[in-house]
Amino acid sequence: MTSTQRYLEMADILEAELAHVPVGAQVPSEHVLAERFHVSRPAARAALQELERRLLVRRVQGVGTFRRGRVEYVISAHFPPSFSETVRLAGAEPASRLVSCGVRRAVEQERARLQLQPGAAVWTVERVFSVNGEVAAYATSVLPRRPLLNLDRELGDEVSLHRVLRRRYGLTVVRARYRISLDVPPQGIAEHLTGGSRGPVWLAESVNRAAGGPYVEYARTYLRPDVLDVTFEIEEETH
Amino acid sequence: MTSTQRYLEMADILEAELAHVPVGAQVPSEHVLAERFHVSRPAARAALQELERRLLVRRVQGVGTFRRGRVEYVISAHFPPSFSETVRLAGAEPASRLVSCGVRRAVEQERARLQLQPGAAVWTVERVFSVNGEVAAYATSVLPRRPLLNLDRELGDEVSLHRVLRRRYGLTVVRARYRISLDVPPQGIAEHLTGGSRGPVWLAESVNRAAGGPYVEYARTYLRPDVLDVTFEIEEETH
DNA sequence: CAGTGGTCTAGACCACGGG
DNA sequence: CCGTGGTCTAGACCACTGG
Repeated sequence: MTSTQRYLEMADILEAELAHVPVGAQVPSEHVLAERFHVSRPAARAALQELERRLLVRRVQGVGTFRRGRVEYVISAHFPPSFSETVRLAGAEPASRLVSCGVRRAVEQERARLQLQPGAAVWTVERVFSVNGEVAAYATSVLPRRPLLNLDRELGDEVSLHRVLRRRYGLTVVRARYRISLDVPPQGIAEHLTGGSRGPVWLAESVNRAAGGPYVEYARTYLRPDVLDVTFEIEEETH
Repeated sequence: MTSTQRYLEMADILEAELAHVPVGAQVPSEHVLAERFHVSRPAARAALQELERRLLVRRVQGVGTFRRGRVEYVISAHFPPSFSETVRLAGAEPASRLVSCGVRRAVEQERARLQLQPGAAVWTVERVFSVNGEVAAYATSVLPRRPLLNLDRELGDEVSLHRVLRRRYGLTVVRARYRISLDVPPQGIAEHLTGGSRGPVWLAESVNRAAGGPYVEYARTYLRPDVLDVTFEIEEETH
């Protein structure tokens, strides 16, 4: 048996209809749906919000409600540790914007992860990543300052931090440790990532090293689950 | 600057107050909060729903709103592939309930993953897992029928499928492949897992083998992110 | 400017759970 | 039974976006 609640019944009907709607197409507005189903606007609104919770639509104030499609984002040993390359593999268009880049002393946690001396200085690089024009991720990278003098100047407008490390410093970055969980981002990051709204999002933490060398990056990346269909996989080694 | 919206301002105030509230304690009701903040009940309700989205509280119809705490659930190569053991490691009390156990022919996807002959028969075992009395996960296990005759009888009231495999069939189960993503569960599973509400939840897929032997299990497990603080981690091998 | 979604009011009735 | 949260109405005003 189906829902006895009106707005869930509406959501189920609309979900079935949405199966044939192409990604990006506009969905009827709250006002139109209220008229069609003979309910008040708050009830129609609840139905659209339910569809948003099911990751089927995207809502933008002042513009409308649209069919959503998620972009596949696969994390595994076989893929390089780069946002841009991972997104391009799914056939989508990545973009990135530098939020800040500066130097400060490493805190205890960062020293431990990067195996630095007490009092060591580190770069902190904050970036926002987008996919097809929509904000999808927010990353904080911490890198030792020592072998990477002038990183801020070398970065410039470059989209890819790892490309700079490879081309300017001769470092090929590989994953050493990786962990992923689901967390509610702090307010400052939620503002960049979701416009202030704070639901749970992916939190990926990775410690990367130069191939055959020392640790060079500790990164914390928040990823929006409604935009990115993240899959994280491991396989046993074939002996 | 803080929120200009009343309900978000309330949520921020309540979030700060909740920091000192023990897990499980009751939170003021919608009615009480509406009075305290001089707003209508829908506005007070919106504030509590915002706290629920931030995973800070748990709401139960007819009972009340309570401070929530998540149980740590770590998935890695170092931990055994067992729900019960993983939960107990975090100091919480696991429970499980058998929903169904039967035999049918394997579908294409299952045949490929378990490396079975065309037309092979498989067991399907469906279970609900709880933590501290709250539903936390729903698992579907598919196992080859051939070496596991009478699995239904052997299972009985046993909580742990893997314990049965070890004690009755002499099989120690280890992970071969594991992948995790975030998905909206189908309606039938959402009913068991969240009482019908359909937001995104963890979906863990694992292919397990008998130590040094053939594949014995393909499992699809849905896990509630509000109940379980799932962390999935990999480390490079130390050579 | 018109149309969208975001917030809010002041009520109403219902479903549920516990005493 | 009462109090809880869940649903719903019929309006209102606002913020935002686009033409």
